[in-house]
Amino acid sequence: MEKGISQAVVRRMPRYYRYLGELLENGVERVSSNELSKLMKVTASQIRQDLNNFGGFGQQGYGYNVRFLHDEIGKILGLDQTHNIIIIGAGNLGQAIANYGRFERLGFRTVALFDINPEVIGKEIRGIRVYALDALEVFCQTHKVDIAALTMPKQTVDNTTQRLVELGIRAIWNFAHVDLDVDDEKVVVENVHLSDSLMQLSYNIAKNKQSN
Amino acid sequence: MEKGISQAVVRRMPRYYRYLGELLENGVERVSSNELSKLMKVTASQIRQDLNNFGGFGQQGYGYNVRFLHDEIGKILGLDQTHNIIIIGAGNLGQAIANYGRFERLGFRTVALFDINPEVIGKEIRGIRVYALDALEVFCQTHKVDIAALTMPKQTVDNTTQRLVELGIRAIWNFAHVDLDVDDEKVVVENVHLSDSLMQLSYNIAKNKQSN
DNA sequence: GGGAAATCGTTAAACTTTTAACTGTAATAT
DNA sequence: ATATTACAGTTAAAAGTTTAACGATTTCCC
Repeated sequence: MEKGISQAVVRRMPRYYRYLGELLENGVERVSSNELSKLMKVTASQIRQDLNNFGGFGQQGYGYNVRFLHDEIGKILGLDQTHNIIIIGAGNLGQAIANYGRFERLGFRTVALFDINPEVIGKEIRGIRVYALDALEVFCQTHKVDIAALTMPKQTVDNTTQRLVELGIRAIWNFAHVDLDVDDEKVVVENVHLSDSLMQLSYNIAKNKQSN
Repeated sequence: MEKGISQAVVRRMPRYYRYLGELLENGVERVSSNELSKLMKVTASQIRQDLNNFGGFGQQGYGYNVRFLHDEIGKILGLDQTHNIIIIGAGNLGQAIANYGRFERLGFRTVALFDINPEVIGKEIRGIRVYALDALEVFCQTHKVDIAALTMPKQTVDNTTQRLVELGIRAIWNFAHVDLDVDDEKVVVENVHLSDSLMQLSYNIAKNKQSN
Protein backbone atom coordinates (compact mmCIF):
# COMPACT_ATOMS: atom_id res chain seq x y z
CA MET A 1 0.00 0.00 0.00
CA GLU A 2 2.63 2.45 -1.14
CA LYS A 3 1.27 5.97 -1.38
CA GLY A 4 4.16 7.12 -3.50
CA ILE A 5 4.46 10.68 -2.34
CA SER A 6 7.56 12.24 -3.79
CA GLN A 7 10.42 13.42 -1.60
CA ALA A 8 10.07 16.83 -3.24
CA VAL A 9 6.73 17.14 -1.49
CA VAL A 10 7.93 15.61 1.77
CA ARG A 11 10.81 18.06 1.95
CA ARG A 12 8.36 20.95 1.90
CA MET A 13 6.14 19.68 4.69
CA PRO A 14 8.37 20.76 7.59
CA ARG A 15 8.33 24.28 6.21
CA TYR A 16 4.53 24.33 6.16
CA TYR A 17 4.61 22.99 9.69
CA ARG A 18 6.87 25.81 10.76
CA TYR A 19 4.78 28.58 9.21
CA LEU A 20 1.57 27.16 10.58
CA GLY A 21 3.19 26.98 14.01
CA GLU A 22 4.03 30.66 13.76
CA LEU A 23 0.49 31.57 12.74
CA LEU A 24 -0.77 29.52 15.64
CA GLU A 25 1.47 31.40 18.04
CA ASN A 26 0.15 34.65 16.65
CA GLY A 27 -3.39 33.55 17.30
CA VAL A 28 -4.39 33.26 13.64
CA GLU A 29 -7.32 30.88 13.27
CA ARG A 30 -7.70 30.40 9.56
CA VAL A 31 -5.55 30.85 6.51
CA SER A 32 -6.14 30.47 2.78
CA SER A 33 -3.68 28.96 0.34
CA ASN A 34 -3.40 32.43 -1.12
CA GLU A 35 -2.44 34.13 2.13
CA LEU A 36 0.00 31.36 2.97
CA SER A 37 1.51 31.55 -0.49
CA LYS A 38 2.35 35.23 0.00
CA LEU A 39 3.87 34.52 3.39
CA MET A 40 5.95 31.61 2.20
CA LYS A 41 6.76 32.85 -1.27
CA VAL A 42 5.51 29.79 -3.08
CA THR A 43 2.50 29.46 -5.37
CA ALA A 44 -0.92 28.87 -3.87
CA SER A 45 -1.32 26.10 -6.38
CA GLN A 46 1.65 24.26 -4.97
CA ILE A 47 0.32 24.52 -1.45
CA ARG A 48 -3.06 23.09 -2.43
CA GLN A 49 -1.46 20.39 -4.53
CA ASP A 50 0.98 19.43 -1.77
CA LEU A 51 -1.63 19.22 0.95
CA ASN A 52 -3.97 17.24 -1.22
CA ASN A 53 -1.45 14.46 -1.43
CA PHE A 54 -2.37 13.69 2.14
CA GLY A 55 -6.07 14.46 2.09
CA GLY A 56 -8.49 17.36 1.98
CA PHE A 57 -7.68 19.49 4.99
CA GLY A 58 -9.40 22.65 3.83
CA GLN A 59 -12.85 23.93 3.15
CA GLN A 60 -13.99 25.81 0.07
CA GLY A 61 -14.89 29.39 0.82
CA TYR A 62 -13.16 29.20 4.20
CA GLY A 63 -9.59 28.09 3.77
CA TYR A 64 -7.66 25.99 6.25
CA ASN A 65 -8.07 25.92 9.99
CA VAL A 66 -4.59 26.70 11.23
CA ARG A 67 -4.56 24.50 14.31
CA PHE A 68 -6.10 21.54 12.54
CA LEU A 69 -3.76 21.72 9.57
CA HIS A 70 -0.74 22.21 11.82
CA ASP A 71 -1.60 19.15 13.84
CA GLU A 72 -2.39 17.04 10.82
CA ILE A 73 0.96 17.85 9.22
CA GLY A 74 2.56 17.02 12.55
CA LYS A 75 0.99 13.59 12.43
CA ILE A 76 2.03 13.10 8.82
CA LEU A 77 5.61 13.86 9.83
CA GLY A 78 5.36 11.46 12.76
CA LEU A 79 5.71 14.19 15.36
CA ASP A 80 2.92 12.70 17.44
CA GLN A 81 5.36 9.96 18.41
CA THR A 82 8.54 10.18 20.43
CA HIS A 83 11.73 9.27 18.63
CA ASN A 84 14.73 8.24 20.65
CA ILE A 85 18.07 9.20 19.17
CA ILE A 86 21.54 7.89 19.91
CA ILE A 87 24.53 9.88 18.74
CA ILE A 88 27.60 7.99 17.69
CA GLY A 89 30.63 10.21 17.93
CA ALA A 90 30.72 12.54 20.92
CA GLY A 91 33.01 15.07 19.30
CA ASN A 92 32.09 18.69 18.77
CA LEU A 93 29.23 18.05 16.40
CA GLY A 94 27.79 15.17 18.40
CA GLN A 95 27.91 17.22 21.56
CA ALA A 96 26.41 20.21 19.82
CA ILE A 97 23.43 18.15 18.69
CA ALA A 98 23.03 16.64 22.15
CA ASN A 99 23.13 20.10 23.64
CA TYR A 100 20.58 21.48 21.26
CA GLY A 101 17.31 21.25 23.15
CA ARG A 102 14.99 22.36 20.35
CA PHE A 103 14.47 18.94 18.81
CA GLU A 104 12.71 17.74 21.94
CA ARG A 105 9.71 19.95 21.32
CA LEU A 106 9.27 17.95 18.13
CA GLY A 107 9.44 14.63 19.90
CA PHE A 108 13.09 13.83 19.22
CA ARG A 109 14.93 12.87 22.39
CA THR A 110 18.63 12.15 22.56
CA VAL A 111 19.07 9.26 24.97
CA ALA A 112 22.77 8.43 24.70
CA LEU A 113 26.06 9.23 23.04
CA PHE A 114 28.80 6.76 22.15
CA ASP A 115 32.50 7.26 21.58
CA ILE A 116 35.81 5.44 21.70
CA ASN A 117 37.71 8.31 23.29
CA PRO A 118 38.27 7.58 27.03
CA GLU A 119 38.34 11.31 27.74
CA VAL A 120 34.66 11.76 26.93
CA ILE A 121 33.32 8.36 27.99
CA GLY A 122 31.40 8.72 31.24
CA LYS A 123 30.84 12.43 30.69
CA GLU A 124 27.31 13.82 30.70
CA ILE A 125 25.91 16.39 28.29
CA ARG A 126 22.67 17.98 29.41
CA GLY A 127 22.23 14.92 31.53
CA ILE A 128 22.83 12.57 28.61
CA ARG A 129 25.51 9.99 29.22
CA VAL A 130 28.43 9.24 26.91
CA TYR A 131 29.02 5.49 26.69
CA ALA A 132 31.89 3.46 25.31
CA LEU A 133 31.15 2.35 21.77
CA ASP A 134 31.50 -1.23 23.00
CA ALA A 135 28.31 -0.74 24.96
CA LEU A 136 26.31 -0.09 21.78
CA GLU A 137 24.83 -3.59 21.51
CA VAL A 138 23.75 -3.85 25.12
CA PHE A 139 22.27 -0.38 25.10
CA CYS A 140 20.24 -0.92 21.94
CA GLN A 141 18.95 -4.25 23.18
CA THR A 142 17.75 -2.75 26.44
CA HIS A 143 16.41 0.57 25.19
CA LYS A 144 14.10 1.71 22.42
CA VAL A 145 16.29 3.40 19.82
CA ASP A 146 14.69 4.87 16.72
CA ILE A 147 17.41 6.92 15.11
CA ALA A 148 21.19 6.73 15.11
CA ALA A 149 23.00 9.96 14.32
CA LEU A 150 26.47 9.41 12.90
CA THR A 151 28.83 12.22 13.81
CA MET A 152 32.10 10.34 13.81
CA PRO A 153 35.05 10.33 11.40
CA LYS A 154 34.28 8.55 8.15
CA GLN A 155 36.86 5.81 8.72
CA THR A 156 34.72 4.13 11.37
CA VAL A 157 31.37 4.64 9.67
CA ASP A 158 31.16 1.42 7.68
CA ASN A 159 31.78 -0.85 10.61
CA THR A 160 29.40 0.99 12.90
CA THR A 161 26.68 1.09 10.27
CA GLN A 162 27.00 -2.66 9.94
CA ARG A 163 26.52 -3.07 13.68
CA LEU A 164 23.52 -0.76 13.71
CA VAL A 165 21.84 -2.64 10.90
CA GLU A 166 22.38 -5.93 12.70
CA LEU A 167 20.82 -4.40 15.79
CA GLY A 168 17.75 -3.62 13.74
CA ILE A 169 18.04 0.18 13.78
CA ARG A 170 15.66 1.54 11.15
CA ALA A 171 16.91 5.07 10.64
CA ILE A 172 20.26 6.79 10.30
CA TRP A 173 20.89 10.52 10.38
CA ASN A 174 24.22 10.68 8.66
CA PHE A 175 26.58 13.62 9.20
CA ALA A 176 29.66 11.74 8.02
CA HIS A 177 30.96 12.68 4.62
CA VAL A 178 30.40 9.29 3.02
CA ASP A 179 27.52 7.45 1.42
CA LEU A 180 26.20 4.63 3.55
CA ASP A 181 25.97 1.18 2.09
CA VAL A 182 22.66 -0.06 3.46
CA ASP A 183 19.58 -1.80 2.14
CA ASP A 184 17.09 1.03 1.85
CA GLU A 185 14.20 -1.36 2.27
CA LYS A 186 15.38 -1.92 5.80
CA VAL A 187 16.94 1.37 6.82
CA VAL A 188 16.09 4.94 5.94
CA VAL A 189 18.98 7.36 5.67
CA GLU A 190 18.96 11.12 5.83
CA ASN A 191 22.24 12.75 4.92
CA VAL A 192 23.47 16.06 6.24
CA HIS A 193 26.57 16.79 4.25
CA LEU A 194 27.77 20.13 5.54
CA SER A 195 30.71 20.39 3.19
CA ASP A 196 28.47 19.73 0.22
CA SER A 197 26.27 22.52 1.43
CA LEU A 198 29.27 24.85 1.72
CA MET A 199 30.43 23.96 -1.77
CA GLN A 200 27.02 24.67 -3.21
CA LEU A 201 27.11 28.04 -1.48
CA SER A 202 30.57 28.67 -2.86
CA TYR A 203 29.39 27.87 -6.39
CA ASN A 204 26.51 30.27 -6.03
CA ILE A 205 28.78 33.03 -4.74
CA ALA A 206 30.88 32.79 -7.87
CA LYS A 207 27.84 32.66 -10.14
CA ASN A 208 26.15 35.55 -8.37
CA LYS A 209 29.23 37.76 -8.69
CA GLN A 210 29.34 37.25 -12.45
CA SER A 211 25.77 38.30 -13.05
CA ASN A 212 25.76 41.43 -10.88
CA MET B 1 25.76 36.21 -19.15
CA GLU B 2 23.72 33.84 -17.05
CA LYS B 3 24.61 30.23 -17.71
CA GLY B 4 21.42 29.01 -16.10
CA ILE B 5 22.62 25.76 -14.62
CA SER B 6 19.96 24.30 -12.40
CA GLN B 7 20.49 23.81 -8.69
CA ALA B 8 19.62 20.15 -9.17
CA VAL B 9 22.87 19.82 -11.11
CA VAL B 10 24.88 22.04 -8.77
CA ARG B 11 23.82 19.97 -5.77
CA ARG B 12 25.33 16.89 -7.36
CA MET B 13 28.72 18.41 -8.11
CA PRO B 14 30.18 18.11 -4.60
CA ARG B 15 29.41 14.41 -4.68
CA TYR B 16 31.29 13.97 -7.95
CA TYR B 17 34.13 15.92 -6.40
CA ARG B 18 34.19 13.60 -3.43
CA TYR B 19 34.22 10.40 -5.46
CA LEU B 20 36.89 11.71 -7.80
CA GLY B 21 38.96 12.69 -4.79
CA GLU B 22 38.74 9.13 -3.51
CA LEU B 23 39.74 7.69 -6.87
CA LEU B 24 42.65 10.10 -6.91
CA GLU B 25 43.78 8.93 -3.48
CA ASN B 26 43.61 5.36 -4.70
CA GLY B 27 45.85 6.21 -7.63
CA VAL B 28 43.19 5.72 -10.30
CA GLU B 29 44.12 7.67 -13.42
CA ARG B 30 41.07 7.41 -15.62
CA VAL B 31 37.41 6.65 -15.21
CA SER B 32 34.50 6.27 -17.60
CA SER B 33 31.00 7.54 -16.95
CA ASN B 34 29.99 3.91 -16.79
CA GLU B 35 32.45 2.93 -14.09
CA LEU B 36 31.64 6.04 -12.09
CA SER B 37 27.93 5.35 -12.45
CA LYS B 38 28.32 1.94 -10.82
CA LEU B 39 30.36 3.42 -8.01
CA MET B 40 27.98 6.27 -7.33
CA LYS B 41 24.72 4.49 -8.13
CA VAL B 42 23.50 7.05 -10.63
CA THR B 43 23.04 6.65 -14.37
CA ALA B 44 26.01 7.14 -16.67
CA SER B 45 23.78 9.34 -18.73
CA GLN B 46 23.26 11.71 -15.85
CA ILE B 47 26.98 11.96 -15.22
CA ARG B 48 27.70 12.83 -18.84
CA GLN B 49 24.80 15.26 -18.98
CA ASP B 50 25.80 16.93 -15.71
CA LEU B 51 29.44 17.39 -16.66
CA ASN B 52 28.56 18.68 -20.07
CA ASN B 53 26.80 21.62 -18.53
CA PHE B 54 30.24 22.94 -17.72
CA GLY B 55 32.16 21.80 -20.76
CA GLY B 56 33.61 18.71 -22.36
CA PHE B 57 35.99 17.24 -19.84
CA GLY B 58 36.17 13.76 -21.31
CA GLN B 59 37.49 12.01 -24.37
CA GLN B 60 35.64 9.48 -26.50
CA GLY B 61 37.08 6.02 -26.20
CA TYR B 62 39.09 7.02 -23.15
CA GLY B 63 36.78 8.43 -20.49
CA TYR B 64 37.73 11.12 -18.01
CA ASN B 65 41.13 11.84 -16.55
CA VAL B 66 40.51 11.66 -12.83
CA ARG B 67 42.92 14.37 -11.72
CA PHE B 68 41.86 16.78 -14.44
CA LEU B 69 38.15 16.30 -13.83
CA HIS B 70 38.59 16.54 -10.08
CA ASP B 71 40.42 19.83 -10.37
CA GLU B 72 37.99 21.26 -12.91
CA ILE B 73 35.02 20.51 -10.67
CA GLY B 74 36.97 22.09 -7.84
CA LYS B 75 37.30 25.26 -9.88
CA ILE B 76 33.62 25.18 -10.82
CA LEU B 77 32.77 24.99 -7.13
CA GLY B 78 35.13 27.85 -6.36
CA LEU B 79 37.46 25.69 -4.30
CA ASP B 80 40.49 27.25 -5.97
CA GLN B 81 39.79 30.35 -3.90
CA THR B 82 39.93 30.84 -0.17
CA HIS B 83 36.67 31.73 1.52
CA ASN B 84 36.76 33.43 4.88
CA ILE B 85 33.90 32.57 7.20
CA ILE B 86 32.63 34.34 10.27
CA ILE B 87 30.33 32.49 12.62
CA ILE B 88 27.66 34.48 14.39
CA GLY B 89 26.56 32.67 17.51
CA ALA B 90 29.34 30.96 19.47
CA GLY B 91 27.05 28.41 21.11
CA ASN B 92 27.44 24.69 20.72
CA LEU B 93 26.79 24.58 17.02
CA GLY B 94 28.93 27.60 16.21
CA GLN B 95 31.80 26.19 18.23
CA ALA B 96 31.39 22.78 16.63
CA ILE B 97 31.73 24.28 13.17
CA ALA B 98 34.72 26.35 14.23
CA ASN B 99 36.30 23.24 15.69
CA TYR B 100 35.70 21.17 12.61
CA GLY B 101 38.96 21.39 10.68
CA ARG B 102 37.90 19.57 7.54
CA PHE B 103 36.48 22.57 5.72
CA GLU B 104 39.90 24.14 5.52
CA ARG B 105 41.14 21.56 3.06
CA LEU B 106 38.42 22.90 0.75
CA GLY B 107 39.49 26.49 1.16
CA PHE B 108 36.97 27.51 3.82
CA ARG B 109 38.63 29.23 6.75
CA THR B 110 36.82 30.36 9.85
CA VAL B 111 38.35 33.67 10.87
CA ALA B 112 36.17 34.82 13.76
CA LEU B 113 33.14 34.09 15.90
CA PHE B 114 30.73 36.63 17.35
CA ASP B 115 28.42 36.43 20.31
CA ILE B 116 26.65 38.57 22.87
CA ASN B 117 27.33 36.25 25.81
CA PRO B 118 30.15 37.72 27.96
CA GLU B 119 31.13 34.22 29.06
CA VAL B 120 32.36 33.24 25.60
CA ILE B 121 33.59 36.62 24.35
CA GLY B 122 37.36 36.65 24.39
CA LYS B 123 37.58 32.87 24.30
CA GLU B 124 39.54 31.13 21.53
CA ILE B 125 38.45 28.03 19.62
CA ARG B 126 41.23 26.32 17.70
CA GLY B 127 42.93 29.68 17.80
CA ILE B 128 39.90 31.50 16.47
CA ARG B 129 38.78 34.42 18.58
CA VAL B 130 35.24 35.05 19.81
CA TYR B 131 34.35 38.72 19.53
CA ALA B 132 31.51 40.76 20.93
CA LEU B 133 28.75 41.11 18.37
CA ASP B 134 29.23 44.87 18.62
CA ALA B 135 32.59 44.42 16.92
CA LEU B 136 30.98 42.99 13.79
CA GLU B 137 31.13 46.19 11.77
CA VAL B 138 34.74 46.99 12.55
CA PHE B 139 35.84 43.44 11.90
CA CYS B 140 34.12 43.19 8.53
CA GLN B 141 35.48 46.54 7.43
CA THR B 142 39.04 45.53 8.26
CA HIS B 143 38.99 41.90 7.11
CA LYS B 144 37.91 40.06 4.01
CA VAL B 145 34.75 38.16 4.93
CA ASP B 146 33.08 35.98 2.31
CA ILE B 147 30.53 33.97 4.23
CA ALA B 148 28.60 34.56 7.42
CA ALA B 149 27.34 31.44 9.17
CA LEU B 150 24.30 32.08 11.34
CA THR B 151 24.18 29.75 14.33
CA MET B 152 22.32 31.94 16.78
CA PRO B 153 18.76 31.84 18.11
CA LYS B 154 16.19 32.88 15.56
CA GLN B 155 15.07 35.93 17.54
CA THR B 156 18.25 37.83 16.70
CA VAL B 157 18.56 36.67 13.10
CA ASP B 158 16.62 39.42 11.36
CA ASN B 159 18.57 42.25 12.91
CA THR B 160 21.93 40.61 12.32
CA THR B 161 21.08 39.76 8.73
CA GLN B 162 20.24 43.39 8.16
CA ARG B 163 23.63 44.43 9.49
CA LEU B 164 25.44 41.86 7.36
CA VAL B 165 23.68 43.01 4.22
CA GLU B 166 24.59 46.61 4.96
CA LEU B 167 28.20 45.52 5.40
CA GLY B 168 28.08 44.04 1.92
CA ILE B 169 28.37 40.38 2.89
CA ARG B 170 27.47 38.32 -0.17
CA ALA B 171 26.76 34.91 1.29
CA ILE B 172 24.96 33.52 4.31
CA TRP B 173 25.10 29.96 5.57
CA ASN B 174 21.95 29.82 7.61
CA PHE B 175 21.54 27.31 10.42
CA ALA B 176 18.76 29.25 12.13
CA HIS B 177 15.30 27.86 11.75
CA VAL B 178 13.84 30.80 9.88
CA ASP B 179 13.76 32.01 6.31
CA LEU B 180 15.95 35.01 5.70
CA ASP B 181 14.46 38.08 4.19
CA VAL B 182 17.18 39.20 1.80
CA ASP B 183 17.44 40.35 -1.79
CA ASP B 184 18.74 37.26 -3.55
CA GLU B 185 20.31 39.37 -6.25
CA LYS B 186 22.70 40.69 -3.64
CA VAL B 187 23.10 37.83 -1.20
CA VAL B 188 23.14 34.08 -1.71
CA VAL B 189 21.71 31.98 1.07
CA GLU B 190 22.27 28.32 1.82
CA ASN B 191 19.98 26.91 4.47
CA VAL B 192 20.84 24.04 6.77
CA HIS B 193 17.64 23.29 8.59
CA LEU B 194 18.48 20.38 10.86
CA SER B 195 15.00 20.01 12.28
CA ASP B 196 13.52 19.88 8.79
CA SER B 197 15.96 17.14 8.01
CA LEU B 198 14.94 15.22 11.14
CA MET B 199 11.27 15.59 10.28
CA GLN B 200 11.86 14.27 6.79
CA LEU B 201 13.64 11.30 8.32
CA SER B 202 10.76 10.80 10.73
CA TYR B 203 8.26 10.82 7.86
CA ASN B 204 10.28 8.22 6.01
CA ILE B 205 10.53 6.01 9.08
CA ALA B 206 6.75 5.89 9.32
CA LYS B 207 6.35 5.28 5.59
CA ASN B 208 9.02 2.59 5.54
CA LYS B 209 7.41 0.70 8.41
CA GLN B 210 4.10 0.55 6.58
CA SER B 211 5.52 -0.97 3.44
CA ASN B 212 7.72 -3.62 5.08
C1' DG C 1 47.73 0.36 -40.24
C1' DG C 2 43.07 -1.14 -39.95
C1' DG C 3 39.11 -2.98 -37.69
C1' DA C 4 36.69 -3.72 -33.33
C1' DA C 5 35.54 -1.97 -28.95
C1' DA C 6 35.01 1.82 -25.87
C1' DT C 7 33.08 5.85 -24.66
C1' DC C 8 31.97 10.82 -24.91
C1' DG C 9 28.93 14.51 -26.34
C1' DT C 10 24.41 15.29 -27.96
C1' DT C 11 19.73 14.71 -29.40
C1' DA C 12 15.34 12.78 -28.35
C1' DA C 13 11.99 10.55 -25.48
C1' DA C 14 10.07 9.57 -20.98
C1' DC C 15 9.07 10.97 -16.69
C1' DT C 16 8.43 14.23 -12.82
C1' DT C 17 7.29 18.47 -10.93
C1' DT C 18 5.25 22.85 -11.01
C1' DT C 19 1.92 26.17 -12.42
C1' DA C 20 -2.35 27.56 -14.29
C1' DA C 21 -7.20 26.95 -15.29
C1' DC C 22 -11.48 25.14 -14.08
C1' DT C 23 -15.40 23.33 -11.13
C1' DG C 24 -18.15 23.17 -7.39
C1' DT C 25 -19.07 24.12 -2.51
C1' DA C 26 -19.33 26.87 1.49
C1' DA C 27 -19.42 31.38 3.58
C1' DT C 28 -20.71 36.06 3.57
C1' DA C 29 -23.32 40.11 2.30
C1' DT C 30 -27.53 42.02 0.72
C1' DA D 1 -33.50 33.78 0.86
C1' DT D 2 -30.54 34.73 -2.77
C1' DA D 3 -26.60 36.40 -5.06
C1' DT D 4 -21.89 37.14 -4.82
C1' DT D 5 -17.49 36.15 -3.39
C1' DA D 6 -13.92 33.25 -1.65
C1' DC D 7 -11.75 29.35 -1.77
C1' DA D 8 -10.36 24.24 -1.89
C1' DG D 9 -9.91 20.42 -4.71
C1' DT D 10 -9.00 18.74 -9.22
C1' DT D 11 -7.84 18.50 -14.01
C1' DA D 12 -4.93 20.11 -17.64
C1' DA D 13 -0.94 22.40 -19.49
C1' DA D 14 3.74 23.88 -19.11
C1' DA D 15 8.26 23.51 -17.51
C1' DG D 16 11.99 21.04 -15.79
C1' DT D 17 14.64 16.81 -15.01
C1' DT D 18 16.21 12.28 -15.97
C1' DT D 19 17.06 8.43 -18.88
C1' DA D 20 17.79 6.28 -23.21
C1' DA D 21 19.36 6.20 -27.95
C1' DC D 22 22.43 7.68 -31.37
C1' DG D 23 26.44 9.27 -33.93
C1' DA D 24 31.22 10.56 -33.87
C1' DT D 25 35.81 10.08 -32.24
C1' DT D 26 39.45 7.88 -29.89
C1' DT D 27 41.83 4.00 -28.10
C1' DC D 28 43.32 -0.66 -28.17
C1' DC D 29 44.62 -4.89 -30.19
C1' DC D 30 46.06 -7.78 -33.91
